[in-house]
Amino acid sequence: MADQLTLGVAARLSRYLQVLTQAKRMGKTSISSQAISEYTNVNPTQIRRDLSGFGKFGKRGVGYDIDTLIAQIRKILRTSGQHNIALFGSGNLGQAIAGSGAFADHGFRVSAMFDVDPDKVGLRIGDLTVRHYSELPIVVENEGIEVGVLAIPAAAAQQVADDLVSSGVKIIFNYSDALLSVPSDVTVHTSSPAVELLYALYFYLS
Amino acid sequence: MADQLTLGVAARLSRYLQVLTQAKRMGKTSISSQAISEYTNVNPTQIRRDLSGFGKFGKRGVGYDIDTLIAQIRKILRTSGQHNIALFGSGNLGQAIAGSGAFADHGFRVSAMFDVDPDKVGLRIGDLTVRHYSELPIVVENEGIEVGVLAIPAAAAQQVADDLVSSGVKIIFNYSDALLSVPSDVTVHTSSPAVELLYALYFYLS
DNA sequence: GGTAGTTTGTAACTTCCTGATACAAGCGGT
DNA sequence: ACCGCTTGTATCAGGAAGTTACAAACTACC
Repeated sequence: MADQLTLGVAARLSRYLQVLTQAKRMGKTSISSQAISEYTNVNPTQIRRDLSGFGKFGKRGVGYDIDTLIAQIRKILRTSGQHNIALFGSGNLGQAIAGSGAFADHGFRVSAMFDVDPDKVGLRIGDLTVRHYSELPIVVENEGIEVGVLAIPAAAAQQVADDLVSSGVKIIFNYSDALLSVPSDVTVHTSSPAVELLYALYFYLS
Repeated sequence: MADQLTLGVAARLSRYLQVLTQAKRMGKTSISSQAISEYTNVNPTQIRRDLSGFGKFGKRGVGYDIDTLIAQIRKILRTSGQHNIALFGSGNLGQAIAGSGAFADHGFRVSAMFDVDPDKVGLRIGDLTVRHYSELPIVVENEGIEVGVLAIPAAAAQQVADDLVSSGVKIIFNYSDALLSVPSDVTVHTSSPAVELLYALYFYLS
């Protein structure tokens, strides 16, 4: 399937989605392009142009209904519905991710959690039981895992990435600071909060 | 001070920095624009153009020395040296952040860690002692805190943001899913891994 | 010492994304 | 009925980024 959206549009729609989800959580039901602009630093006109390309979602004089707009953007991004993710590592970070609503709010379900430490295997975290790493292939198959999230030390990351690729997973979210090598049809997204901070700091110092 | 770099250039330099730091950690000492391109999806010519605007950092036929390039980019971004950050919340996420080298590798020092729970205050995490939240103003003053990192529930986030602003902190890194209101001279960066995943998923599905 | 293969630094050209500006149409409240 | 607000949309200008091309410099190998 050919890309319909450019990188820029998809990136901005994602940011709108973030703000909309937060606003919804704060109890708001409606929001204007002006308000979205303040939280995203995207020009209000640009926001309306991005959205109007796909339909007329707003009400003049009022703004956009948040629930409607969230649903519409998820439809545009073709990411409606549930997506299953597998979480690797049950340390502090793994538990924090499993316990937060961060993923659940956007349609991601943490369907499995793995560790290699025998002391951790069998542990219940929320409503999940930590499974042994060796079960990876069968779980990916049975649970329909689309995304692997790596909350493990850098030294172990490449091995897990390789095994995920072998099992057919095409999207990896990497919280370690390893530089992962994967086939070109696999997407790796590495979280690096410090680099994002440096970016913010640059504009603050300016 | 006027901005010298455009948003795009600063964003790309930050990404190069991320890859360079990872590559360095993997034991590499040198890297080509072609290799950086594979990890950032930025055109090699664009990378060379970005860098050549500030000096001749590479060696023809060889590539870029990683240590040198990291130092140069940090200089361009004017974020060399140490920056002090304060961490709020000593739960799983707070402990994960405090324990990871993610920030330290980029010149950020977690100088203080706060919690409101009396059971947590006094706890030693790594080489930090959890302090009570009421000490916030004095710590910001004494330790020269530039950044506040919020690893706390959404319900508490706005209050902490307000207090940080009152104490003069201008950069807030928000791990909660609260939508924070701050004065226009304060930068809020909210982490939302799920939205980044949706973005990645869109391009995978295409 | 010479030669082939890399890779940087840089120029020229083209495409198209983004910001700026403007305004009619529609909605809500007074 | 009127006024204010906000969307949806058009137009225009500026500039950012991709593409292509190539000389210069470095390494390694013969």
